[in-house]
Amino acid sequence: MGGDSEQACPVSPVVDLVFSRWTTPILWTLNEFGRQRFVELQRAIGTITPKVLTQRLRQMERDGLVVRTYHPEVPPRVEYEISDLGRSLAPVFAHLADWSAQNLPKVERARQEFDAAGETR
Amino acid sequence: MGGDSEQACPVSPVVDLVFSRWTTPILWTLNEFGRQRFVELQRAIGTITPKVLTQRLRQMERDGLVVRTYHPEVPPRVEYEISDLGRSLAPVFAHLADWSAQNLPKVERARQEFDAAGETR
DNA sequence: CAGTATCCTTCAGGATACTG
DNA sequence: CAGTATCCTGAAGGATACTG
Repeated sequence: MGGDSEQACPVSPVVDLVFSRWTTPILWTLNEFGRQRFVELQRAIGTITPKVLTQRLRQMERDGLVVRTYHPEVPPRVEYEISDLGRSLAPVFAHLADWSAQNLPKVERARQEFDAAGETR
Repeated sequence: MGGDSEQACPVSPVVDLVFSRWTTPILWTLNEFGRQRFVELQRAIGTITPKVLTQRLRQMERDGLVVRTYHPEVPPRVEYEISDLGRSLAPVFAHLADWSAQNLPKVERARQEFDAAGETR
């Protein structure tokens, strides 16, 4: 990550930060459904294992995108919420969702044409 | 890719498409500097090997993001350029670059604080 | 509940060499 | 020049089991 190549491209750093595996669904879930406990989050995401979820959450906490709150009770309760910094990504996500809605069908068509052209060989 | 989890998150599909490794610098280079030959592109990116560059370009051509033009000459000449669909991502990229400029410093500070807090244990 | 601790697999991506 | 063909490695991520 962060090779010389991406130095020139101003988008690459934020890609490493925000669009690495699992960060998008985690951020989106926290933004959409608010504060979540660990297990709630795990169930919301659906297929992520506790180990990997912990890794991502730690990284995102370190990056200041999520806030972890530990309640020393029995049984223990931990809550994760999106930070202001994380929330500042919401317009970016909305922009991407817009692009998606308008252009993903075009991508699908392009793929079909490409594959069809390949058949002819 | 494209597990059940990301189904709920409307951003995930476009992430797989646009923000997988190397696609960002490639798109950015083509958008910024216009039509490029294979070797020019390789040099512009800096560290990518021909094999991987070919893989990414094929994928992006299939997805309709770049256009490949083959000139049957000796020696052969191939040019890549960004498509209209690819160009439609420019505002998204600009948006990300803006976010980056405003918020990456905050991320850096968050990391330092997090690491400093860890030292205290 | 909220994680850790291990073990294991896979596969994207790099190194290198070769071709039409 | 514009790729292909192989070989290979590392590191992310999954499966599983265990703990305070």
